[in-house]
Amino acid sequence: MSRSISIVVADDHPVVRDGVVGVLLAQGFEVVGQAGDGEEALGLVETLDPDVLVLDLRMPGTSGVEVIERLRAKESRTGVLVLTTFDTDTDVVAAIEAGATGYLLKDAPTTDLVEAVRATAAGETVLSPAVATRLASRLRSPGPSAQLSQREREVLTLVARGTTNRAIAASLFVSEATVKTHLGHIFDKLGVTDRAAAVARAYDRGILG
Amino acid sequence: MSRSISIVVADDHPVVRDGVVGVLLAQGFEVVGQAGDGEEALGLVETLDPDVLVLDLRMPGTSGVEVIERLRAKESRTGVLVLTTFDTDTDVVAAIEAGATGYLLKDAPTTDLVEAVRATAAGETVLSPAVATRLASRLRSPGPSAQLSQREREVLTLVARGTTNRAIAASLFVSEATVKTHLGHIFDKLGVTDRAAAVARAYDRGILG
DNA sequence: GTGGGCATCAGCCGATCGGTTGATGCGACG
DNA sequence: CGTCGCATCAACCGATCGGCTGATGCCCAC
Repeated sequence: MSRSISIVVADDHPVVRDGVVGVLLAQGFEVVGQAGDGEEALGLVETLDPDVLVLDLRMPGTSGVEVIERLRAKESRTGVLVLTTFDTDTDVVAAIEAGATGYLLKDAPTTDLVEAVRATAAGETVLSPAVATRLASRLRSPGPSAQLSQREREVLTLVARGTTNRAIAASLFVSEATVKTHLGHIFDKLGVTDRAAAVARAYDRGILG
Repeated sequence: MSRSISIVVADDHPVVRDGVVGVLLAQGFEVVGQAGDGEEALGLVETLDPDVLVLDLRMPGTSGVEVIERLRAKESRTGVLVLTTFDTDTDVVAAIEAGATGYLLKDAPTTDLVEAVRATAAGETVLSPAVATRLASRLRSPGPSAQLSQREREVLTLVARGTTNRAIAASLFVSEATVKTHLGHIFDKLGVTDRAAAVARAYDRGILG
């Protein structure tokens, strides 16, 4: 290779971070910094300007998605490789939309990680097979998916707490009829017919919890 | 130290596994084997008879809890240190009850991991602060907790799928009255008043999902 | 400038739910 | 042997939900 690829690794689990760093170092990459939360990651990327940021989505404080957005806003040249445990719809879609260069799951073999980092540095997009499948199915069938609106999420959150339609209406300062309309839309979007199933689907998709 | 502590590491995430192994090797421990699933872990522990098994609870196939139970059934001398991402009620309680020697979360600093392994090898019990808190609060307040019975979990699972009481009754070959009774008990145990909230609580506690 | 998504509201109605009370049988534990 | 948890069932009833039809206003995009 011509020049060593410089990398910052951001993950709130020390053990995982060590693992990633270890794998990358063994492959001759140059790990220039490590972060345990989003703010730290942003600071390191700004000052160190690495080729690649390996990023966990779920972190205390500033979320991974937010990190990506703020990097893109600053027009950083650093490629972002998301490396996370979860492959819920919302996580994947949000990360890609925010501008992640790649998305890998932690159950991927280390060789995949190494390849992904190389590709990310080159500006190529890499996706885990599971992630790619999820994205593809979403593009193919826009019917049973679709994102919930802000208002709908508010309603659903209250539903998950056992709040009654009437109480939700009071809580959101709208009429009960409006709440029922929102719920109907939520059911349609999630492909269910009652509030209990809606809550379950929301958890499965990472909308709640 | 007198003799090097022998360890088997079981985790389905290669990256995490590398991290743990790296940390342990750097500390002079002897990592004698690595497993990517439960069956493999059982096999390695049996043939290698290590001092400590570092175990992830969530793995494909044989679960971590099952691994612990089968090791205890075989009266293995190996101490089990659970190292996992989640600290849901059911996971923690199940692991401890199954006979885990220690329970650590992946967001623990590496020094804690090293200490925990040492303690586990010595047969001492180590718990993450968060885990300890959870256990303590459970012991203190037996009211708002309590485990769901097998039957109750079946009912709740169907509820989460949007199944109607009548349909649940048909599905389980019981009367609708029975289903309603079960649901009432579920509500009591989870501290909620309707099925939607019950589903949400179940997800939060790791009973579903 | 017209369509589409979103948020808001109304009224109606059958279906479903959740609470209550009470009862039986069974296995476990002391 | 009594008690306790679990699973099972019954009947009743008010409250709530979910579906339906239809309507208004807003903003954005094509």
